[in-house]
Amino acid sequence: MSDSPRYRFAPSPTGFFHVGGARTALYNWALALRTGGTFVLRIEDTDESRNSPEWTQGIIDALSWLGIDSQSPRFEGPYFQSQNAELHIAAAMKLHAAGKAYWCDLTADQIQERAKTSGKQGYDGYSRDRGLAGGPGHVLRFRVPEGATIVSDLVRGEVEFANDTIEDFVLLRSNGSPMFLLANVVDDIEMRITHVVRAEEHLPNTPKQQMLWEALGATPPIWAHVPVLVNEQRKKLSKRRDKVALEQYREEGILPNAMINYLMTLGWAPAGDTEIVHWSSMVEEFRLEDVNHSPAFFDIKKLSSFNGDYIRAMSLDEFIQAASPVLASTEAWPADRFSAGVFVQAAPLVQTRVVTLSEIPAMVDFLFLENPAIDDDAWNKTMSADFARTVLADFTAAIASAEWNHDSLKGILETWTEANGLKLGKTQAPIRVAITGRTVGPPLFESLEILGREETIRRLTAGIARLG
RNA sequence: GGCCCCAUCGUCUAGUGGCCUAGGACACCACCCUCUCAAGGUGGCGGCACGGGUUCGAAUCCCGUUGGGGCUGCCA
Repeated sequence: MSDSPRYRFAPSPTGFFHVGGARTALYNWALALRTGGTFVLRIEDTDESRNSPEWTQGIIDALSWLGIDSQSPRFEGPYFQSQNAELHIAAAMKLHAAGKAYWCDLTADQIQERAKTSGKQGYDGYSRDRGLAGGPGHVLRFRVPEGATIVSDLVRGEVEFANDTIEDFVLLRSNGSPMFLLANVVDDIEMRITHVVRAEEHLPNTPKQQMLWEALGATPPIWAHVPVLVNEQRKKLSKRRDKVALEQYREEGILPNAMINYLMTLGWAPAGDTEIVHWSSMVEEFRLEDVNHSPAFFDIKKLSSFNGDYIRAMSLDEFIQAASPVLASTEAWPADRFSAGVFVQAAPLVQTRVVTLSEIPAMVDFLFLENPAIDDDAWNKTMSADFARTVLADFTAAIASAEWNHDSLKGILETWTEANGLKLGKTQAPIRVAITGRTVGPPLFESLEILGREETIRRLTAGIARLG
């Protein structure tokens, strides 16, 4: 039991959940599931960042949306880094006692000044042998040993860093609080983490962390640095310019399964000719050794395509259920005009026509609006046909006593269309615009059937009147 | 600047020395189907960054060049 792998996901609470973090979490989760290991969640709140409970809840909720269930026996946490500060400081003191760390009183300005005069960048180890004591204004620095550090990485292979390119980094700030590098390592040791799977941006930190593991007398974990997610400019996805909040995609009607599937394929591909695969087979197949080495573009178009596939793969009942929150919260129509029964009838017509859930209201709004807005371009384009007035009038008259189903209604228009030597594609247009206000939408005759005879005739009559 | 990583269609990828005339997916285009729009079907466009090696044979191995990216904080 004690030798089963322990993975971890260690986000910092920033108020939203980054899609890059989502992918990292998913990789860790898949690995924990397949290996019978554990997924440890640790909130890295070391910064003075307010200890905001709702942000933590946001992380838990986002993970849960991704299928990472905090109630699962494979799940452990959340732990809070800030609560381990004493442990971090104790570890730092242990390093100091062993001569592996030392106090330094240089300020950032002084370091910069020394660097300028020496022509070298960064901190030069000035206080290494000054034997300073701790105290206000003094930071504790790690004494980087001579030699080289080889990081053995499951996706990168062996990466060698010359230690003389690594400066004596800070362990404890001048106010005594522990830095990320230290806290991260101490927590990982404490939590018996065996595999550190994270984004490649952390690779340059890894030799430092590995030295800390060793200096603290622990065996370093297995490292794996997965490629970063980038935007179309091939820059790391950033909160500032890119749409990175998982919550936003959720709100826009992206299905969790589509997001999970898509995220998993960014840097990795399941076997076979299709990328749309069930989570269970991804868990079965996913290997860090197979993860690609280059940055992956987060392509919303492809995500949307996956989402469309997942929407179409749902049963009708599942689709209706998935749509219900969107229908309930939309402002596309007054809430009291909505009818679940009507939507159920329209649902099969909508399911193949939307890529995200949020597109649903615009597709069915004409069913719930008393007077749907008529698009001017649509109106002008279709009503300028010389047959527009007569088709509206004749169709309106003919359906007054027709059998009320889509086949019957279609038959009526077809008869009229043939008699006038036209095409159904042309003659349905004025009717569609008069009914829905648009040139595109769900199949017309089914829509009329759902709308009902009375309302259909009312709108057609209004359309004729509008023609003047 | 320094350190490190990376390099297959526009994009995500398959490919681990001969099965490659480089496969799939997204996007795009065309056609079919069709009451609009979708969905679906069929087909098409399009790539191993470049230069040297190694080898009987290289997208696959090595070196270099070029080009991208990450890191370079008393942030995480």
